[in-house]
Amino acid sequence: MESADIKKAGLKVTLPRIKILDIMEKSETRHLSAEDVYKHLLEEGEEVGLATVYRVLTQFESAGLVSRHHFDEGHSVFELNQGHHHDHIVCVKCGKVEEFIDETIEQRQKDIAAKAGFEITDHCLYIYGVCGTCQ
Amino acid sequence: MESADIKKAGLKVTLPRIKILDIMEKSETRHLSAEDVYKHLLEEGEEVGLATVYRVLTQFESAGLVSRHHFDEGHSVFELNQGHHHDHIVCVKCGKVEEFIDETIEQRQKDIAAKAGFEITDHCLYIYGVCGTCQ
DNA sequence: TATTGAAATGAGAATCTTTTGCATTTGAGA
DNA sequence: TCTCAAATGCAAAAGATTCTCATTTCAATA
Ligand SMILES: [Mn+2]
Ligand SMILES: [Mn+2]
Ligand SMILES: [Zn+2]
Ligand SMILES: [Zn+2]
Repeated sequence: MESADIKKAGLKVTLPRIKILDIMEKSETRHLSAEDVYKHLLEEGEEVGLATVYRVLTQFESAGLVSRHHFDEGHSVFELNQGHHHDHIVCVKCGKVEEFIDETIEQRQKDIAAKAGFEITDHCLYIYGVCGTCQ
Repeated sequence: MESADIKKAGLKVTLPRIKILDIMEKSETRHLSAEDVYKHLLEEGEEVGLATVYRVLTQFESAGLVSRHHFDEGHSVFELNQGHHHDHIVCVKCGKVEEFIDETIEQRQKDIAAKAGFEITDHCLYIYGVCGTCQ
């Protein structure tokens, strides 16, 4: 149940937050922009302002409920966290996104950061290409 | 000489293009936003419009003269190409950027794309962290 | 060197995404 | 049920980038 996740995140359980989480859970597309979420809300006849969508998504991100990505489009996309980190390969033609994780790459990144004297906080790897369907 | 690069890129050699390339060549910072370039131009008393800076940087990018990056700030940064690809590690405190290349990671990416049936067009890996100075 | 026209530019308006201010509403505890 | 801080909706604002269009400039040609 959604409200449990919201409460667990230390956020007040409000209608807009429940609805937004609900939209993301039942979306066929895992990676949604704020505008996408807003449109889905409108389609379902929900009265939630776009500003609230942005605010809530940002709060969900801080709470670790969602992740934010920048797929070289002009806007952020959000996805529900599943507990495990992963990276993305994006089709530049149709926008399809596939997810992957490669432990070798993860380890090399740690080595590189250590060598550079950095304490890693985060990282992202985006591979862009043309998917099988679009070739 | 700069104008040679511009001509080689198939672009008309104009004063704004020469000046912008010149700014980027002599900048102590390799990674500059359009606004940064524009400010440097103003400092040197050059009369180039911000719209032109954006247009020219985009053209330089298409021509392969510069690369564009998105370091999780709200704007693009540009750098002069040096012929070889590299990735970036960025300090989230002071903004310092270090460059690296890791052939193992490069190869794994190719393998991942092949397995997913994608033809790679590009990729970027950003590691975010706190640099030695900022810790 | 002067002429000429297409390409490039500057200034500001427009667009797009995201954030903010503020009056009003709402959820959670008393 | 009462209370009030937190949350929301709406509109305005902000920040980055693009577009429009009148004017200027490069580069080819006479
Ligand atoms: Mn994902
Ligand atoms: Mn670089
Ligand atoms: Zn595709
Ligand atoms: Zn630093």
